Amino acid sequence: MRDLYLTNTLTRKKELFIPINPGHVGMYVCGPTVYGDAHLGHARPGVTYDVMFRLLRHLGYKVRYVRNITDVGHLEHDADEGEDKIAKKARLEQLEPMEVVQEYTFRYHDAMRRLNVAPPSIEPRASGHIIEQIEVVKKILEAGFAYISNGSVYFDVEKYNKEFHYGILSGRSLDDTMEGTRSLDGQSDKHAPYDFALWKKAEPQHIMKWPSPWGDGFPGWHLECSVMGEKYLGNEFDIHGGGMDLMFPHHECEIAQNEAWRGTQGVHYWVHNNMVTINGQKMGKSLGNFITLPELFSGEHKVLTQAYTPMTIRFFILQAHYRSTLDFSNEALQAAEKGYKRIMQAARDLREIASGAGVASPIRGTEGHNACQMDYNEFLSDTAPESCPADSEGIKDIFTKVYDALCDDMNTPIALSYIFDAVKLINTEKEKKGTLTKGDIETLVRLFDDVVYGVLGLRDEASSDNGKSEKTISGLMDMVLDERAKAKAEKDWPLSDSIRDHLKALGIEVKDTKDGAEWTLD
RNA sequence: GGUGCUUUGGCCGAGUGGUUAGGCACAGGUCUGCAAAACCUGCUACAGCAGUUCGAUCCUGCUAGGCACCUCCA
Repeated sequence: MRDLYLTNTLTRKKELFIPINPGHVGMYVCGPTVYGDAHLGHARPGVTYDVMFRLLRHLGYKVRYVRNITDVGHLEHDADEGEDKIAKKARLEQLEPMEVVQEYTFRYHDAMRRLNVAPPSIEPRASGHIIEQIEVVKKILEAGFAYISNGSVYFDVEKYNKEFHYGILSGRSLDDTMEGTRSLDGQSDKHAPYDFALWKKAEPQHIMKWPSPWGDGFPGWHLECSVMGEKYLGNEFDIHGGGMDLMFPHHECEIAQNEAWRGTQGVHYWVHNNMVTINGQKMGKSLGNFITLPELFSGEHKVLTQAYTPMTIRFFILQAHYRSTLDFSNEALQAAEKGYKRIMQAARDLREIASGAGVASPIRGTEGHNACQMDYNEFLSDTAPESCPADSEGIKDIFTKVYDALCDDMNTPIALSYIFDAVKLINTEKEKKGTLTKGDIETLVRLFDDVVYGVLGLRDEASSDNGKSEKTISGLMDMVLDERAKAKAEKDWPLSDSIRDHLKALGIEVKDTKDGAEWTLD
């Protein structure tokens, strides 16, 4: 199996990935709080950890990928004053909280499906694990790292910090935290401002509440990930991912809870993706400067000059390293759109070349996609090959470099740069046949199948979702282009151009090549 | 105030102690009825200052700007 390196936030270094159980990977990623539409900022971890999931599987690991849905416990503003985000939305829209959860969970899934993000192995909800969370609160109390105050239970950070290091992940000391923590207005039930809630007492009018040994209430936000991670992945597991903004306090608190309750930090590799920015500023719900995914797909937002397809978004994200900030702009998205289309066109040409050369070319990604059914086989049919059948040194090199890049902390921009080298070779072969051997073509087909479609998860949006309508359209196109070819043969340029213009208006672009006319559907 | 990150060519965005990242845009060329695509060629940058070094965009220090976290946030 190839060596994989990942940047571990705990050490701030690239480390060789060694799983706890050989051949198996347990991976947990913080999912969305479902009180509004997913935005571009959610697409980033969605795609990033999807690529990680796909890459690990492609490298031959059996992966259990857990990504939660937060549907309770996530408060706004300060934990003492804030209102539960879901409950607030429900109050404003006069809905049952679970109606809010249902709607936005569905919409989140839909956006992820369009981005070709594979469903995780398990998608647990906080509200489905209240009993487990209560049990853990009890254990933390027993261990002496929490205290009860006015019906709520808080984690005793100072006490914990005497034995362990609170701040180990975010690289700060409790002194730093103390200095930076805003003083509260004195009404707090907490002993210290940096203590965080494990269980919150619910006011009588509160809808989302459950009975507990400390009275009716609801679990603290940080608790759910600790509890569900342990439940589905065990006492210790391999990878925990999430946005960099979750590093402190969310993930720091998870570590503290884990130590307090099960005597281990619980996670071996912490992986954090960076933020999407707009005009250099973080895109976020709290800042109100976000663009939702439905808006992006439809183009209906004041800062958008056009609509962008899901694959354009995916490619845009892939073109930057996951640990760098990624700045949104129409110009950058348009550049991504063109680059993406260029790769897809080459993929189609490669299929032609392969069938001409008698190379089997399943080339996935062109067939109809339906993530509603969990069709992992779409990207799991192969494990990463150790050798490639290419004859030309150039193609061998591309093949090697692509895998090297992916295994070097998931460097997708570098991998893509070598894919573009492959695109150039395919285009050259199309111009002048015979530059590639059969082995070369086989290697390229594999590269597109396994990497472009499989690991990077791109798919061809231009190809029809429906085999039958595709057949009909292609039959019609043959007919129309045949007529146009006749017009051209008679040098009837007005007619041939008019046909081309009409088709263009329908979103069909016609290109004349030496071998006759070609067309692509936008 | 504390902690950490960052500053790359017209734009996006990798990376490295000495050699062309890549994409998009732009200019010229080939091809073509025209167009598009493709291919070829050109555009060679690393905030500023000082230091280490045979040599720094890449190491060190300082200066300036930007960002993130410290409160909910992917």
